[in-house]
Amino acid sequence: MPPEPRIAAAEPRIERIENAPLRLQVADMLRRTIISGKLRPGAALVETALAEQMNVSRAPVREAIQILENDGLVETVPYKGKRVKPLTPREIEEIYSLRSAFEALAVRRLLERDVSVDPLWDHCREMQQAADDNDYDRLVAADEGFHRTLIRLSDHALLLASWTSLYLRIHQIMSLRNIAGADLPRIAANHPPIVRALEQRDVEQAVRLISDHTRSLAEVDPAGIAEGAT
Amino acid sequence: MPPEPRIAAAEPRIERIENAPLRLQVADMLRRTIISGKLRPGAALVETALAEQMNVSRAPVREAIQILENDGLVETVPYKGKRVKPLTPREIEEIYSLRSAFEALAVRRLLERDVSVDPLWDHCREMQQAADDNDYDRLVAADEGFHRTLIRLSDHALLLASWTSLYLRIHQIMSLRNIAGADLPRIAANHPPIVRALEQRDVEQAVRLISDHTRSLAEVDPAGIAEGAT
DNA sequence: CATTTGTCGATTGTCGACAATATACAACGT
DNA sequence: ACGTTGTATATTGTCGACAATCGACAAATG
Repeated sequence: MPPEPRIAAAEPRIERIENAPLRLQVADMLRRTIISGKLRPGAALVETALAEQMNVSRAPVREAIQILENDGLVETVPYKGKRVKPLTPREIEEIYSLRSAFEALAVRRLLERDVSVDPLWDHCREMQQAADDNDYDRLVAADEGFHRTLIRLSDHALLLASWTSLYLRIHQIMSLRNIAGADLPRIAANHPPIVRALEQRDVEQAVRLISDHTRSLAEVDPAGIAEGAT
Repeated sequence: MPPEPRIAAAEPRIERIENAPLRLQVADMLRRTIISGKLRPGAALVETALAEQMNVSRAPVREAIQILENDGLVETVPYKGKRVKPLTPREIEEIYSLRSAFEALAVRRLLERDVSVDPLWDHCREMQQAADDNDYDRLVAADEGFHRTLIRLSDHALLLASWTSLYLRIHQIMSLRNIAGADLPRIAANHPPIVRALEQRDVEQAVRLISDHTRSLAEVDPAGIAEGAT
């Protein structure tokens, strides 16, 4: 990290003011709303309405929606409208298969470079505790942390960006699912074997374990995701 | 394909008039300019200037630039400016490695589904002819056709979209490279073995051949891509 | 002379108004 | 009744003007 530019006069730490452009604030808010499932797939996004609700003009709303389009969360039909991208079972399958390929690439790279996978154990412990406490949200967060760290360790900026974008939709899918029957201990138990395979430099085994893990997630509630209006 | 809605009155085929929003026209034009190398990495994109040159207002230019940002061709620094994304050797390596992963996924999927790979032979023939004629552009086009078809056959819309986006940057890289020493016959010769491996359902062999092929492309002119001004 | 403060120019960010387009539905003629 | 044509409305698309921000340089200050 950069060595904090020195300030002559005032030593006491004043909070720095972050002034993000409106489009980013709007995009963040809409993104959160979508991936949390509060805006369901198929829901129409009307610029004027959103602009009024948020007390900004249409321009930043428009740009925010375009950002979400890049995230793959929204689709636009020219002159007709914008809506939260519908999620078909097929699309879900494709998302998970691509994720699997991303993580496989990460594993291969990571083992080629001989970096330590110790950071992954922290996430495993966190998951185990969350499972013990029956805390679904915390387990999900720890799971994401595990996989994100895996990608990070592979030292591939483009891969990390692509994975992050894809994971938004995975987050959305998880929010829309019926999570009643989730087997938390099993999910938590899935991960330590992955780390062990990595420590033994067993590429094929690690890739297979991850692939099985994501596949099992993909199969939960196969098609229980319909579209809804506002 | 849908069965052409019937028109009562006029039988003679009238060309349908396509009216794309300006932002798309502007985006297409800028995209072509960038991937053809006429706008080099690092070049600043000034909205007002572009708007004036193209005789439109800033709004569609702005949106077009945002589209290119999604393509990964442009980057924006809020309140400072937009420029063609610089291409570092590292980024080039990452792009090719991701491409390799995409095509590996396509191969696996394609073989799982037991589809015919015959369409690939057409592209092989085209490449061979282009190599014989020493026609670089035609060879490149045929090469892209080969790989795009490979992805298509895997029947994975999201993968196709991701690959297409990534390939834009590959196109850009190829335009910026010094192509003096390209060995056309070798490039053409690289592909038939891939098809043969696919026909024999040899996943690992096919993946390895493709991986080697893209790696060899990644290594041409390792760092001869600097940034330039307008 | 070094440091801080003010000012300027360039560029992006935001706004409100208007134009273009698509859809649904009513009006009309046959 | 039927198909065609016009019209109304909702929404996005485009525009020109103005505000906010940044970086650099000049000016003031000690």
